[in-house]
Amino acid sequence: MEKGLKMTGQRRVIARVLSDAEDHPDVEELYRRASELDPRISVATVYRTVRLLEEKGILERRDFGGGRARYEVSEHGRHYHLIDVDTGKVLEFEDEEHEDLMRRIASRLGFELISMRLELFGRRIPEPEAAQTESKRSKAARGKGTRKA
Amino acid sequence: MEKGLKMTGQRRVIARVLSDAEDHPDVEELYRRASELDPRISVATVYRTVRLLEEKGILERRDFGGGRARYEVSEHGRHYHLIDVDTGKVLEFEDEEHEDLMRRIASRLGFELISMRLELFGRRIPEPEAAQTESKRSKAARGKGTRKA
DNA sequence: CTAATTGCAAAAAGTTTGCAACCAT
DNA sequence: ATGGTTGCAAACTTTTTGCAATTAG
Repeated sequence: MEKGLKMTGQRRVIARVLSDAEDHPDVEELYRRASELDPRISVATVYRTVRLLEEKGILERRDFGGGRARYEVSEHGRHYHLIDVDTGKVLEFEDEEHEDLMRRIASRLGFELISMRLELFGRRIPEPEAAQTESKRSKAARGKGTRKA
Repeated sequence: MEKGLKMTGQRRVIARVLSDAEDHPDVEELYRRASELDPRISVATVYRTVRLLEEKGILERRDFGGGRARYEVSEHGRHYHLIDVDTGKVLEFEDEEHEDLMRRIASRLGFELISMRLELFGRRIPEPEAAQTESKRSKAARGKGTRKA
C-alpha cells in the first residue's frame, strides 16, 4: 500500500510519544519527550516525521498562537478547542450538533466537508458562589464592565 | 485617546492597504502593496504595525497553513472561512445560528465567549448543472461517488 | 543489497530588535 | 523640543535541507 516507508526505531518512538500525548505538544516538546525514550533522535527527524504524518492525515497541525506549530493525532475535526484567554489552558469538547451544522453549511456552499478547525476563546465565568463566605472575589471579577452569563 | 500613538504616513498607508484588502494578505503581501503606495516603507514597519494593530484588537491573525501569518480586519468571529483544499482559495461565510450555538457551548462549559475561529476544509462538489432541462438531472445526480477536483 | 532514513550542521524562512536618524504632536 | 516611529541590518526563532553514514525490508 504505502510507498516504501520504513518503520524505524525513531518513528516508532515518535509515534508512541504522539499517541500517548494528551495535550498538544509542539515539535520542541515532542523532541524532548522522544529523547527521553531514545536519546539518539534528532530534531530534524522529529520535524520530518511530523511533516510526513501530517501529509498522511495522521496528524493535525494546530496553531494556538505562540509561534510554534502544535500537533495532535487526527480525529478529523471530531473535537474542538476552547482556549481560556486568561490562563492559556486548552479545553477540548465535542458536539454532534455542531458537526452536522458544519456539514450543512459546507453543503449549502457547494462543498463536501473534509475537515474543520474550531477554536473558541473565552473567559471563565465566576460561578455564583454558593460556597463558603467568600467576600473577596476582586481578583477573579476584575475586568471590563460588561459581562453576560 | 490612545497612549501616545502617532499617525505617521507609513501607518496611514498600511491602514489603507488593510481596509482595502478583500482577502487575507500575509506580511510580505502587505509590504508589497504598501510599497506601491509609498516605496519608503520597510518590512520591519509592516511587522511592527501589524503587531500593534493586533494587540489593539483591530486586526486578527489567521493561519491557513503555509507558514506565514495572514491578517484581516477584526470582526470578532462574525464570519468564518471555508478553505478549498484543492485550490487553496478562501471563501468567507457567516451564520447566525452558529454564533448562537457557540455561545451556548461556551456557556455550558462555564465560559463567556470572547472570540472564535472556525475554518472548514472542503472539496467542491460538482453541481449537477440544471439549467432548464430537468431531464438530464437524474443521471447527473446519481453519481455520488463521481468526484473530481 | 539498496532505497529510505537519519544526524549533523549549514541554510532558509519568518519575525524581532538595537540604534541613530526622523517627524508628528 | 521630544518621545514615538522608522529604516537598516544584525539577531533570533522555527523549520528545512544537503550530504555522508546507517538501516529496514
